[in-house]
Amino acid sequence: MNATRLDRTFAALADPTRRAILARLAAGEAMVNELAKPFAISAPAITRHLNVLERAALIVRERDGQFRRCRLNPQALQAASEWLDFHARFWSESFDRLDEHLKKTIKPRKPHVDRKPKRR
Amino acid sequence: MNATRLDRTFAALADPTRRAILARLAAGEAMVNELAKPFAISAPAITRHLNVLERAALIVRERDGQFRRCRLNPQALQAASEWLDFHARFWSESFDRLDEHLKKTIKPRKPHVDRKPKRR
DNA sequence: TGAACAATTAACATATAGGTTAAATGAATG
DNA sequence: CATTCATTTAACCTATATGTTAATTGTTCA
Repeated sequence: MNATRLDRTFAALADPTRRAILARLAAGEAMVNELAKPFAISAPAITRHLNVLERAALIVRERDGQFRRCRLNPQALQAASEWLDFHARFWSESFDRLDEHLKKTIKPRKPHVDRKPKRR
Repeated sequence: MNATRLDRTFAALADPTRRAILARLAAGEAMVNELAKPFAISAPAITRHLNVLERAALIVRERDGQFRRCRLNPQALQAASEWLDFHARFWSESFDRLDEHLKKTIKPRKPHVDRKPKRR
């Protein structure tokens, strides 16, 4: 409960329909109408997906007469992109360290006997 | 249903507990035991989170005697990172194009009358 | 103004997520 | 070999996600 911005961003990106909608919007703004076209789901289902994207601040909607115009919020990917970039880099460094460590200490097979027995 | 790799990656990253586990693992491999420590949730709940991370290929688990050692799969962030990088870049270009377009055409207020009436 | 269209909300069904406690499994050890 | 510890599985609960159809809202225009 009480999801953060990053939570909502990643959750929004976890659905292929929503990623496809975003990909379409990257080519330019569009009406709900047109966004719905490629998908075999009902209009209310599309509205829900757009709500999710909007709550994640990934898109902005504005009324244009009878229609509703959707466009990307280009800043929204920032946080998620930074999280991933940082970790992608950090992880490989971490892996390199491990790799080096393994090369130095060839299978020490330390059996973790460093536990204190519990008195009772 | 039938989630793709990217679906699973983003879904796994959408939970703060799991991101914290990943952040811990970036500092080096750890036993389930230790991963669980910072969290006020039960051991089975941790196991479930680890299952999610493993299904998303973000971590690898291997038995080490009584324990189970967890470590990152550094390649796993690749796909998600690429998706985000690509779109983050593409989006801002898209935004620039829109911006330029708006500067050229100062509020045309085109009312979208290009619809064909449906005969019946 | 009323029919038609765009989009949303309401009400509902079902699946999945994420948590719990209790029981089971597998390894270490006195 | 019986006990303890680490971890998982089983069974269950509740909230949320994602879809549906029917009804509602707001806009256009003949």
